[in-house]
Parts: sequence; structure tokens; C-alpha cells
Amino acid sequence: MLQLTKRTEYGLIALVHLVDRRDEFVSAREIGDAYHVPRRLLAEVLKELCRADLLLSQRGANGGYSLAREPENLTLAEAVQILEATPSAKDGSTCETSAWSSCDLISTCPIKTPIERLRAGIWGLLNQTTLRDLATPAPVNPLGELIESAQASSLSARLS
Amino acid sequence: MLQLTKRTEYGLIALVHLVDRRDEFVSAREIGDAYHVPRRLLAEVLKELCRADLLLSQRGANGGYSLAREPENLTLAEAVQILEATPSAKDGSTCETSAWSSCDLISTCPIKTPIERLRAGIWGLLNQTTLRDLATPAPVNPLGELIESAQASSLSARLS
DNA sequence: CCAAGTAGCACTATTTTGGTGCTATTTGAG
DNA sequence: CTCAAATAGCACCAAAATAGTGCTACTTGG
Ligand code: SF4
Ligand code: SF4
Repeated sequence: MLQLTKRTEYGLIALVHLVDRRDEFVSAREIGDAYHVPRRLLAEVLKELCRADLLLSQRGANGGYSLAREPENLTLAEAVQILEATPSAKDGSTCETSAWSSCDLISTCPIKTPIERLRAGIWGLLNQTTLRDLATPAPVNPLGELIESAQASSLSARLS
Repeated sequence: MLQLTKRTEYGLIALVHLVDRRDEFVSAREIGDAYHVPRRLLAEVLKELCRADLLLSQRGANGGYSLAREPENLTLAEAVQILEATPSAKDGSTCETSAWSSCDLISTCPIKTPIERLRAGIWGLLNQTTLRDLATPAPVNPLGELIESAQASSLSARLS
């Protein structure tokens, strides 16, 4: 329903936390405590990110996790794709390959195409945001109107 | 999780179906049959749209539903806002007023601002798409790349 | 009057999400 | 060598959201 799950948000928070701690392994405990996130759950999420090679892990005492890549070239899209929907791998999710294992309305659905374009639009947003962007506080402007106008002029006008 | 619910999709499909049938009342039965959507459920959704004044209803034999407004000035945003999340009215949903009745991480959450901007972006997409856009098949171009480039240049570059 | 509709609301079933338990393995430090 | 602190892996439970149904009342054209 158009929202990120807690798992995903926890994961993103962790990623952001790790941005300032390159060349160092940070434990799930530390991150969990820092943001009042259930440790165990966070741990599961981190393991997932690790399996997806977004993070490196070091076991044993003094162990923990560390970014496997520069924050500049880790897009929100990648992270969300991994974190959202634990079970079935979810790609750029069209109507066919989405979470609903292939919606059974496809044959007759009159809004299939527009919906897919909408999804592409969202996907675009995620793709253009890097972990670095997420991590840096807030660069400029009020922005709300900027978004609207930018879209009015170029993007959504053709979203049909 | 970044998807529209069935309810919402059913509602949108119905709205689209009604576009070509102005000045006429179409029954829930007809729409449901047309797209193989569970009648009863669709009926509930239609009633909701009706209560929100997006549709007009006519009871009794030959009754049904009809658009209460021109398709040109009914935005996807409005419809989604009504259909998504049956329980709590959901506005432009910031972290405070979202479905999670006020996330308890707000105080410490490092990604609050970026996430809100992302949501604003999505909201923008929805606002710029009218029911007319949804209903008209597919006007032009491949578009995928268009979206990306448009966003790269204007929108998401500042999404941080 | 009656069949075909909507109105309203409560209720059940299914799926998804959030969160926990437990056991094994790794590893730095005393 | 031993122990404490970590991750790895996986199954499992609990709560919430979604999908869908039942039933009753009211409306209206034929
Ligand atoms: S858009 Fe139509 S087809 Fe694609 S998922 Fe939603 S309902 Fe199924
Ligand atoms: S962004 Fe941070 S604050 Fe806003 S909802 Fe997600 S977690 Fe809670």
C-alpha cells in the first residue's frame, strides 16, 4: 500500500548509519540500540543485506557489518528491491512479475499499462537516489513545489 | 510495500470503466463481470467511492453508479487516497500522519526527511495523472527512458 | 408486488509483516 | 584454552492488514 515496510526502513537506517563508519565493522547491537530498533530483527535484515552483497560482515568478537560499496553508487532502488518482500525476489515488478504472483486480471485489466508506468516512475525515483543522498541531511530548498513543477512539465504529463 | 491494494485497483478499474459511460448508471454487477472481479467486494469499493463523492449512485432497478466529475479533473491521487487504507483517512502521509499511527522512531530516525521527500515524489506522480490519462490507452513513446532522464535532470537529483 | 439494485455493517479467512528462539560457528582477548 | 561477543541460518509465533462474504434494510422501475 505504497509504503515501505519496517524491515526496509530498518535496513535503510542501518545503511545510513554505516556510511560514516567505513573501514570499520559495526555490530547489529550498536545500530539497534542507537535507533531503538529490535536487535534481533535488525540482525536478520543485516544478514539479508549481507547475503545480497551490499554489506560485508566480520564474525566473532569485534565483528559486525560494513558497507561493501561506496555510498555514492548504492541506489535506494537496489536496497529496496532486496529488503522489500522477503519471500519472492521482486524485480522492477511489472504486473506479471510482481508480488502477487502474476495477477489474474492481466488479460482483461484496463489499467495495466498505466499502472506499470506509474511503477516505472516510482522505480525511477528510487534509482536516482543514492545512499549518499539518503545520508546527507538536507542540501537545499523547500522542494515540495519544485517537485510538482518539475513533474508537471516533464514527467507525469505523459504518465498516461 | 510500494504496491496498490486490490481494493484500489478494483476501484480504479471501475472508474476507468465508467469514463465511457457518462450520463448513464452502470451496475456493480456489470463491472464485476466485465473484469472478473468479485462482485460483492467491488460493490463495497464503489460504495466507498460514492461516499467520497467521486461517484453518484442511483438505487433500485436500472440503478448503478456514474462518475460525479469530469475524468479530466479527477486525479489518481484523490482516488488512491480514498481507496488505499480503508480504516484511517490517509492524507499526503508524512511520517507522523502515516498508516503506522505515528512511527515511534521519529525522534531518532535518520532517514525521516529523505523518506518524506520520496513520498512527496510519489504523491506528485499521482497528482499529475488524471482519470482521463488512466483511461486513454497509451498515447505515445516507449517512455521508460524518458522518465529516467526527466527525473535525472530535474527531480531526484535533489531528492536527498 | 417483485426483481434488481444500492446502503450499511459485521464478520471470516488468508496473507503479509513484525518479531522471537535456538543452535552452530567464528574470533579476539584474557 | 576458554570464554564472551559476534554473525549465520532457519524455523517459528503473533499481530496486523487485506481479501472476501453474509445478511438485512431500503429504493425503484416494470
Ligand atoms: S494493474 Fe491490472 S493487471 Fe496489473 S496488477 Fe493491477 S490489476 Fe492486475
Ligand atoms: S522514516 Fe523513520 S520516522 Fe518516518 S516512518 Fe520510516 S522510520 Fe518512522
